[in-house]
Amino acid sequence: MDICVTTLLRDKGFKVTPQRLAIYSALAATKAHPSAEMIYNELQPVYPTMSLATVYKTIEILKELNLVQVLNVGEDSFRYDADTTNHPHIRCMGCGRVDDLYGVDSSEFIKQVSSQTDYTLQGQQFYFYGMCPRCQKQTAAVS
Amino acid sequence: MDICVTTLLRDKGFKVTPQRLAIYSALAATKAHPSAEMIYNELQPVYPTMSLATVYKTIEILKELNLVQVLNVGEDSFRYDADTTNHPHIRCMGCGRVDDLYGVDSSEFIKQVSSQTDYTLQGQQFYFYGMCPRCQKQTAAVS
DNA sequence: CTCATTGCAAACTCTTTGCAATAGC
DNA sequence: GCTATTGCAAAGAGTTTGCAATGAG
Repeated sequence: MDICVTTLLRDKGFKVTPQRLAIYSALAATKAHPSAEMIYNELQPVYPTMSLATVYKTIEILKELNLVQVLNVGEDSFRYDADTTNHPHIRCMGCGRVDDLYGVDSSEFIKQVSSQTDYTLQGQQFYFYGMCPRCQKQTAAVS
Repeated sequence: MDICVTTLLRDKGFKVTPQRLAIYSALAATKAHPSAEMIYNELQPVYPTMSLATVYKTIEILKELNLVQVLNVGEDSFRYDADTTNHPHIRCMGCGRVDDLYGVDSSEFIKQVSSQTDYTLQGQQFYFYGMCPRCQKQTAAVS
């Protein structure tokens, strides 16, 4: 997988640096959809001198290479996902965690929209909001 | 409609001010899904002394009264919609305009997600991205 | 008359940019 | 060695907050 990133970077004329590999690896290894700061904090122990700016600059390149997609779940900051397939996301209103939603077929819905609008469709993002199992329990316990 | 806002504000113990009415009216009168700054600019001629801070504070209250919903179309700023029914939105990648998508039935899709996830669903936002008719023509003309 | 609200400015958060030092190739 | 990249600090954008003056009830 890192080989792949290395090749992709080189092919596009980008240099391969340990920072870039680390940032992509961190993203590819998690399902938590971290923000730039979360990635920065996670890499802090291993790369103590790395700056937030480098995280942002690298994400910019990864976007260009189609290695990450950007999520806008309604927070102040963006979140990033190394899984670039088109799948819906759900955010817990209690703890703020963001999960993937697999196993849902949106093609019928997209087809409907496509036939309804005079836009030419290029992509879509589906966000759901609710309570994750853990927060449901906590809420129940309080009341 | 303004009567309604007036009543709603009073009922919740908020004072009714010309600024608040103007901001809500501006939102209710447009389908452009303006950002706070767009609202501010639009009201500038009529309320030259009104500040951006007032726009933000008022939107906060309107959210509380369920008179507006917040959109996150992937820009740096939030956009607001006085139509609080649950409908998808589409953003033009060319000019940045945001339109409503009516006449699509998402209930089947939502039901699918609901049965697939162990979250309790509270809401959702569907964003589509593409090219509006006007931008399609311009792109065609250029190439 | 009282207290919420306004409008200004300053603060804050997230992200981007400029630039000298550094490190890929 | 050349040039892209890093890391720092400073700048920018969007939003929020503090506070004295104002205005709604």
